[in-house]
Order: sequence, then structure tokens, then C-alpha cells
Amino acid sequence: MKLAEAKNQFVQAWGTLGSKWGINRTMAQLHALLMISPDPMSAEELMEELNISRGNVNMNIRELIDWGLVEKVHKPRDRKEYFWAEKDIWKITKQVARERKKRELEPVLRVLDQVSKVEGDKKDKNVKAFTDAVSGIKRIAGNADKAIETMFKAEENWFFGGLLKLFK
Amino acid sequence: MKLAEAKNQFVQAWGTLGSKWGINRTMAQLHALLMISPDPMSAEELMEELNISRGNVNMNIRELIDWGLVEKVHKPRDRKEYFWAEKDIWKITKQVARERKKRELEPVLRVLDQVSKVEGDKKDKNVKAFTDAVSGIKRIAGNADKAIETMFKAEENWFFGGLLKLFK
DNA sequence: TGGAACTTTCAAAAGTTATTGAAAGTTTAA
DNA sequence: TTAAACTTTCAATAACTTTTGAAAGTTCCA
Repeated sequence: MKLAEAKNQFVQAWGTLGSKWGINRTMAQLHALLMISPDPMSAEELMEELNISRGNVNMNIRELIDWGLVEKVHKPRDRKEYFWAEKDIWKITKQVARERKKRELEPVLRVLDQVSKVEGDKKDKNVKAFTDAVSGIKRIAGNADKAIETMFKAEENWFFGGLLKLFK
Repeated sequence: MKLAEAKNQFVQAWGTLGSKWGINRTMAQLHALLMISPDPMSAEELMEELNISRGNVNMNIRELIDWGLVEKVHKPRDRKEYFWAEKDIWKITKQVARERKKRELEPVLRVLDQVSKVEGDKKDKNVKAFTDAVSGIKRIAGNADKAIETMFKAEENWFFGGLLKLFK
């Protein structure tokens, strides 16, 4: 397989994966493209490679910057902005986990705390089913939370070594 | 907080969470409703609680059944179908992980295997950046895959006990 | 200061996904 | 076999999300 073809397939696959996990397809494709680019890329190059408008590149790159996955870089003697993506997959994984935890897990945990204050007869099977379900979810979500926190502090080695040793 | 209000907030929160993770909001809401219901519910009850059409209930319940999270149940002397959801959060977690792995992780791993056969000069920095990125992703994805496989075999206790002990 | 080179914004258009509801299909029991 | 009670399907449409592109904004430097 030629590099151009391989790149293309990779960018498509990353876009599809992203969209199945609630990430804008274009944002994921931009990220894919930057991840496999040894050099920072300009808006023009990104527009060109993905056949999308300047506005679209701008918005999605901004979002990637907001997620902490991409940075602007400036080349000396060049007014254009270039974009560079973190390439260490372990750092990317941690960063995505950190953001999703903050944006999605934490708000739900707050609601769970609220609703677990439900008042009512503990003998009522409806109340019991509700509180049982909520406390179960809180328990697992709280543990997922701790797991992510630990991951932030951990070395890549912990994941590729320690965790897997535990598994076998 | 009254049960009715708490239920409502929970259903909304679960729906929002689902939609941010690529799961149809209605499907997630139906799941939430069934998780906190001590008894199986009929299509009518679900339509009523969520203010949605019969067709919509039917499609999304079918999807939940397909994900292995909900079952049809029949009551004696009643032609109606009722729906019941698994309530053990550990089983739900494992089931969701299993399905997403099959539907989303595995297809990507197949593409990664394909594209890592890229031909070309290993000295070319573009080829190098590409193969480095792809092999990094394969490595982490393969490990996530193993982690999920292990989770399938594991007891809930492994997660709530062993894993967390390792963490501290 | 003016204007070229660039980036950002945002309202409208296109594209995608979810929902409805009516019609078709199925099952049950008399 | 019939018809009532229920479920399923699917084309139309509504709702939502993404993308465009032209206009506005910014920055740089002659």
C-alpha cells in the first residue's frame, strides 16, 4: 500500500471512530492528519487534504486546541499560523480521558448526588429500585473517576506493564 | 426531592450522557427508565413517560435488546409485551464494553493492521511519522482490547478491590 | 496610516439523524 | 376463519448538527 492511500484510510477510520464516540468527524480527521504529519501544517494544507472550507478548519482546530490536543506554532519570517499535534499516544489518551471526565462524567456525578437525596418510604419498591440503581452507578462511576485520576499520575509503563501483569 | 422529580432528572442526565458518547438520547432514556423500574414496563408506559411515539419506543427498545441490555418478558394471561432491563451495573458495564469493542474498536484495529503495511522508504520522515503514529495507536488499542477481555472474565470484585488497591 | 495577508465569525445552506404515524404484519382466541 | 389486540416497518418530515463562504476583524510592516 502506498503512503497516500494508507494515510487516507487512516484519516477516514479515525473520523468514523470519532463520530461513533460523539466527536465531530472533521475534528477527528484533522487530528488524524496532524498526528501523522512530521511537520506542523497550515490551514491551507488542511483545507486541501480534507477538501473542507477555511471556516470549518478554523472552528475544528480551535476545538482541538481547546481539548489540548493541538497547538499553534509560528515559523520565523512567516505570518501564517501552523498547527502541530501531540504525537505521544499515551499523552493523547490521558488528555482525552481528562477532558471527557471533566465534561461528561463530572456533571453526571453531580446529578447522581442530587437525586440520591430522594425522599420517600424505603419500603416502597419504586424508591428502593431507584436508590439501588443510582447508588450502583455512583459506585462504578466514582471508581472510574479514581481510575482516571490514577492514570494521570501514572507512567505509560504502568499501563503497558503493571496493569497487564495483573491481568495474566 | 420527590421520587418523580428525581426520576426525571436521572432520565434526563442519562440521556445527555448517552448522546455525548454516541448513543441515541431516546435509547439511553428508555434504558434509564427501565433500570430504575422494579417491574417490567409496557410500550404504553414508556411512550407515556417519555412522550414519544410507539414506533420510536419499538425501534429503540429493539436496539437495547440488540445491545443485550433489555429483554422482552411476557406476563401470563396478557398479550402485551413487557420490557425488563438488567440492573446489575457491573454486568451493564461489561456488556456495553463488549459491544463497543466489537462494533467500534475491532473495525479500527483491522484498518490499522492494513495501513501498517505501508510501503516506502523508512528514511522518509513522512513514512516514519505515519508508521510511528499507527504503531503507537495499535499498541494502546491492543492493550485496551486485552483490558476489556480481562474485564469480561473478572469478578466485580476485581474492579472494586484489586484494581484500586494497585492504584494506591 | 494604508493596505496586504492573514484569521475569525456567523447566518444561511447542506447534510445527517431521529421521530412520527399510518399501514402492514403477526398472534391469539373464540 | 375471523377479528381484535397487539407489534413492526418505513416513508415522510422534523429536529439537530455540520459546513460553507462572504464579511468583519486583526496584525504586520512599508
